[in-house]
Amino acid sequence: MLSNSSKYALKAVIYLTLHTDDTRKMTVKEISSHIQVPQAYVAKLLQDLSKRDLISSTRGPKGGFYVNETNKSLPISSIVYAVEGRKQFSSCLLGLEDCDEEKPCPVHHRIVSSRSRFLEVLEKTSIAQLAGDLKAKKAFLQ
Amino acid sequence: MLSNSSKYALKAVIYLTLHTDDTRKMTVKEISSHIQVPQAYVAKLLQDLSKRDLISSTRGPKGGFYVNETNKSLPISSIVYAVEGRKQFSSCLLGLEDCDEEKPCPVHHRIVSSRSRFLEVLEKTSIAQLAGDLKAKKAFLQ
DNA sequence: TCCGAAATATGATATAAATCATATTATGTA
DNA sequence: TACATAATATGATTTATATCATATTTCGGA
Repeated sequence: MLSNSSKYALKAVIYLTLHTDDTRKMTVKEISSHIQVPQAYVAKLLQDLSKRDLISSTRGPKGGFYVNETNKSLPISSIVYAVEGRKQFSSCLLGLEDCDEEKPCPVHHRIVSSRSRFLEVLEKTSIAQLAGDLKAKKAFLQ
Repeated sequence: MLSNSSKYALKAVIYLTLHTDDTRKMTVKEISSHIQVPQAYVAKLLQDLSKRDLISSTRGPKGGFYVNETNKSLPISSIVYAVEGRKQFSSCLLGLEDCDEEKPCPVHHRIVSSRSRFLEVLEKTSIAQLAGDLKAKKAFLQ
């Protein structure tokens, strides 16, 4: 459903949302140890997210990654799409080039509703909302 | 959502359902040209499906691949699961090992319904049903 | 019974995703 | 200003997926 990279990125960003802000940053080492994802791997992912302004970072001592208020309010789809693109989420389940409502593949109508519900969740749920569930102990990261 | 292999396999099996039965077989060459998938690739996929008795085949002249009545009534999930396994379809969206109703990850409850609807379609729709839509011109393969 | 047509078995290659490693740059602090 | 700490840039390696190639086995028909 999601690539490993997306999963790792989401876990990292959620973790950052719980534990950082403009005044509290966190190093890759800390993050990776807490979410149990290889350090070099999560570093690459976070660097990319930072370059795209989906999270924030500062270099040097006392530096690290963090999320600001703007970052927190982004939908989880922004992370997923940044990491693995959006194509696979909208393309035909059978891979047909011009499958649509008018000329549907045989599975199209059968899965269109569940798929759009899924995408709606990705696009309408913010990182902050997920973090909120964690804070309220309604959900867990491990 | 689905791997290329699954897409190819489904297309091939659907095509076979439309054009073959115990008395009408079809060679890999014919199949691959009709569904525009590389011949050697679809050959490997079909051989595997045949070994698992999800489709049928006979060797030698006048031989080929085909689907019998039992094959046709299989759910599309059987093809997908044979080709790429079922794990990814049931595992946690964030990849958490022990995410479930009691100890959900922060996305679990938000996607559980759309995901199970999706799986329900895979598991309750037969190949024959898809082929039926094609015959009735309610759907198209290209 | 021999030949050719077909799947089967097996493995090689190519491409993409995942993972690891390191030299470079920026910055706070002594 | 020098040093240590952190991200950044870059690329190498590994693993999985996709793709290609071919020798072997099976079997119908001449």
